[in-house]
Amino acid sequence: MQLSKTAYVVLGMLRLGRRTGYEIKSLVDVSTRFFWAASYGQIYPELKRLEEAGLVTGTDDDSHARRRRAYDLTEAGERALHDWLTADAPLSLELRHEGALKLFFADALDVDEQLALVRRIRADHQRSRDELGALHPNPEPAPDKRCPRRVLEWGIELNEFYVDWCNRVEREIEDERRT
Amino acid sequence: MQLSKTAYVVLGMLRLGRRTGYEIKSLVDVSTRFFWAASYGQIYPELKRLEEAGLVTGTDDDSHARRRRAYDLTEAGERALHDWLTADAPLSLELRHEGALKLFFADALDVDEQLALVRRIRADHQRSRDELGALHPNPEPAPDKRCPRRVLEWGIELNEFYVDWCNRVEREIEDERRT
DNA sequence: TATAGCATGTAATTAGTTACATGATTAA
DNA sequence: TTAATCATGTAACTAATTACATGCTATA
Repeated sequence: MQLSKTAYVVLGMLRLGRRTGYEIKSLVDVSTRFFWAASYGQIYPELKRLEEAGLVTGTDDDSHARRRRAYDLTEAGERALHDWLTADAPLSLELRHEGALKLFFADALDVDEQLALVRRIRADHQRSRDELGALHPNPEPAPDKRCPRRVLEWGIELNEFYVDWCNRVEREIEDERRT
Repeated sequence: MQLSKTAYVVLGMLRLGRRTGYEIKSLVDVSTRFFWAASYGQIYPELKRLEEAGLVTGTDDDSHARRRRAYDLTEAGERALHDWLTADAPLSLELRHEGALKLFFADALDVDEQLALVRRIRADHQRSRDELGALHPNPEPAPDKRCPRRVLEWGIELNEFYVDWCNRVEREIEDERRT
């Protein structure tokens, strides 16, 4: 039985402690979303599947006022997570960047339109960068909890790279006009 | 009638000249694939739809030995492409980076496993970088054909950023061991 | 003569989003 | 009392991949 990548998002989030589907989704939205998004339509059915497979256990949790079903990682689940993390299968990588796509075809545009496009792309990445920056935790995390922050910093720097690249392209296009 | 993003890949490729579905796919595989992939299962049905919508015209081409159906962009198609390129709808952006996802959960790994992971991610991006580098055209393209090359350079630098980032993380993890 | 490349297409499957439906609790 | 947040789920839809089926032509 092979799991989807999104199943590992669920397992990974549960490794941090008991969580409801709702909590997992909230966590995803402020962390992995930038390199691995997931919707309720994936998370709830996935929790059901993982429970059937014995990788998580659900408990009807009455300690809270609202009805909720919280999940824990089982030992088999922990093993499955670790196996995936250390597997040597090729790492999937997919990007769908509409801005880059438009820029690719931008020879169909005049210089002003090209400039408008590259500025829009830059603004988007600037916004992403700021969003991620706002999530950055001030207190240095414990040594055994450094990884999420590390990847957050990657996201910040990645968007800074994009912004920087847009700046350079903007200048290039402006120079072209004078040619 | 609103078109999918992949429809614009087809329109954009046809703007460069008459092409068959097979040729479009070949072009995609050496260019947009890195930020917008497309398979035969998308391209052939998309060509049919675009023809019905009057944005492209297909011609049974007998100038070649093999049977083939080549497509041209119509004026309506050219307009649709231009409208999309200059539209102010939000630019979609999606990334699914399994390496980053694993790194996010890598607190579950010991130091050696973490190092192995970050090295695999780096190797993948190094390979991507080299692949893209091999595609880089030596001769300076004509002024009205600069955009594809510009985006190719973006892909190269993006992968160089990833490699560089992996190097820094590798050093960080190595430093941690001595702590 | 066999293999690589040209060429077209579909069916089945998987993945994922969006919209909808429901309802409780808490804080303003 | 009302809006925000917590909470769970499903149905319909869209997008995209993969595998399969077919068959021709050029070249080694």
